[in-house]
Amino acid sequence: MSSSKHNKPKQTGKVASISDVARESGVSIFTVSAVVNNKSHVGKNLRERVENAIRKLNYRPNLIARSLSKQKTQTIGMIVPDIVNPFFPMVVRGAEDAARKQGYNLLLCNSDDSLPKEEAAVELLLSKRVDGILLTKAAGDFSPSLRQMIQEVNIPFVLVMRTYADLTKDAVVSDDYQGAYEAVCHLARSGRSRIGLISGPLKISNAKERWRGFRAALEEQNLPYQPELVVEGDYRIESGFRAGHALLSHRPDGIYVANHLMTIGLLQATEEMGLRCPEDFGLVSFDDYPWLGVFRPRLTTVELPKYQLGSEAAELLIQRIGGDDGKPVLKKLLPELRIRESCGFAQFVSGDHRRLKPSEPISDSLAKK
Amino acid sequence: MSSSKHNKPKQTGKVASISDVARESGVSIFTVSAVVNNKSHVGKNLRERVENAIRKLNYRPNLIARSLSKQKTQTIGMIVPDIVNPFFPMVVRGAEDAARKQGYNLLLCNSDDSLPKEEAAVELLLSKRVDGILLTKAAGDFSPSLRQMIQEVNIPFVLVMRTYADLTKDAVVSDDYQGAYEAVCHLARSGRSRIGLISGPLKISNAKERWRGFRAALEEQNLPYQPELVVEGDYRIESGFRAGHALLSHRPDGIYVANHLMTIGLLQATEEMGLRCPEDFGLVSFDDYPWLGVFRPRLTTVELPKYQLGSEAAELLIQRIGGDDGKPVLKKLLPELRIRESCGFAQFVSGDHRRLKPSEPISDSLAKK
DNA sequence: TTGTAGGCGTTATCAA
DNA sequence: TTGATAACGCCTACAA
Repeated sequence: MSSSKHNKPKQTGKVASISDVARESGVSIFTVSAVVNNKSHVGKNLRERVENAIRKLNYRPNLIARSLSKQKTQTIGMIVPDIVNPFFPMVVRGAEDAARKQGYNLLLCNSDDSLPKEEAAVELLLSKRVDGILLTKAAGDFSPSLRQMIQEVNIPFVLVMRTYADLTKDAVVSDDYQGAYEAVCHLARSGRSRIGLISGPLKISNAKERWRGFRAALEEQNLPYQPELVVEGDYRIESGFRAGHALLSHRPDGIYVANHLMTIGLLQATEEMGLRCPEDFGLVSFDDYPWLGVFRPRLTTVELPKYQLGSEAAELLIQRIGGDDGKPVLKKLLPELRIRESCGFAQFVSGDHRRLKPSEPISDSLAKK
Repeated sequence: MSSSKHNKPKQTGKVASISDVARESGVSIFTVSAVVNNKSHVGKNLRERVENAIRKLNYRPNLIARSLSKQKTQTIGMIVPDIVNPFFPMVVRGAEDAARKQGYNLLLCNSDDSLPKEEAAVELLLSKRVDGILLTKAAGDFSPSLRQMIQEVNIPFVLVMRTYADLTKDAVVSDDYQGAYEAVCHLARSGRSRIGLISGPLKISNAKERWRGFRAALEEQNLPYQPELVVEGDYRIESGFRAGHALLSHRPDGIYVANHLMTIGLLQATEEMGLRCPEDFGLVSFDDYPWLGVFRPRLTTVELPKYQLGSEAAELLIQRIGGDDGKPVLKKLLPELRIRESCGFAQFVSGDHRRLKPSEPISDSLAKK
């Protein structure tokens, strides 16, 4: 059944290569390649012979070789702080789906928000010759070496969730200022006046933006900014816990927490201190998840379009990879306030300085039906 | 400043290759290679020259080329149903850490528990010539083609979380039988006698195991197995919701749910039906997450060692890649019952047919301090 | 210790 | 329409 001439008989145990197929079907490598990539015009006769050989030998093109030859890997690198942070899986999934749709794969790295790990990850991705990188920058500056790497290498980067003023690059982020602003306004409209903030690391752009939104809302609502009611965490549970203890001791009647993990920490602290939400303080969190709708307290929260964040970032990146070198784009996706029960019933105080429009929700709705 | 002889002057805009470095430092490619892989004995003098050139040119080894040459990619493929299912990030992270520690990277794919997507993913990974694959098998059989792929290709596979009787392969799973058994015993010991089950797809090994554990516990506790109290879901929220409606209409006084996502669905149904947990029924869930400790009801649940599942699977896989071809290994990791409040106070019924040992927890503890 | 040359599996450029 | 043949960047016997 096998072919007639064996120049180099196929080694057993090894997977078939293109030349094996060529030999088997008695044509040139070129022809096989043409068939595999269904190029223009290969004689119907030859094509069939080749296809049979492919099936017979169970041939599968070696993408590594192809990458080397084409100088393109069809792979995009993605660096996130930690895939275990429930925020990121959805972002990654969005990116993966968008990438795959265009024939790209994702190589994922975790930086743990550590500069050295981040640099190592970029280094690795560059060595693997990914065609572009999706980066959620770790807190802190670019090290000079990282900065150099990014500038010398001519593959596109797009920043995800976090911008970085210094480096004018493409970025896809959520409108964090707006999100925080709405969160705090909602708190105020529910009658809270001593409003605290558990912030992310102020070195991170979105934490800064959320902090700005917080301040702006306070001002807008004629509420004073009280430094002792603002504490900076690092977006992790433990820091939310510590921040909660610190903050709660000042008895705020409303708290806006800048992400979900820190909210968990805060709730742990709340429990320990014998306090309750929303009875003792109203709470607006950031990020929404399916479980927040079923457990108590039902968190009022600002949802970020996680999936889109990932997919749009990937699309933009691939566009860049494709050669588009228009000027840097900053996409800001809109957040969405989801009102549930963690601010309690309406404690509406009249006075239009709060800028309440009639149609605006003024409190959480406890009853859903 | 540049070197003296230019055989092929380095193209501007292109990244440096090993031959650029060789030219720049006036040595052979071999020497550069030796330096890069810090091989044995390269003259200190030359080594320094080479290292300078590397720095100057910003040289970074091309891992693609290396992979092609060595016929190893140092990459392992991992296929999970959906990274957005909160169960998997931790597993993936465990695998990633273990892999990286040994110089491997992870290429991640989502199968959405769909057979065609799964097959496409395997196909892709094989084409990318990964050195091994970590597979959480999608529900359902191996298609003949997939089966053939796995058998013909001689790279190792290790199954994660789900075994597959037909194919004797390595696998790392949790002891699901045991976990379910403990869950249901706890329910019974809290005084529940009409115990229902919301199961995963019975085509999936771990769902089957959990179902077996459920039955065994019932028997052990002298409780009848009532078919109308068992409903099969697909591990997703929506199915938990539907299952909840179906199950709750039969008024069980205890429910064991086989994963977290379905528990969320169940809780939604509970809400809709105006029921409450643990007042109306005791609940034991599967999988634990940080947020389960802070929201109400505080779920009593069986935690699986997610991180270890991933890391041990990766380690086993890498061992196989390394050439170990001992007989297939099945690692079963122990689950851990975490008692919180979703089964209510003790409703202890005396009678040692329940096999209560004095030291055993007999109910949830409501007060933590 | 250092260099040379062939090979890894594809694609791509020229001829035929 | 097909076929040689040279890259692609690196590793590795085998020589020197």
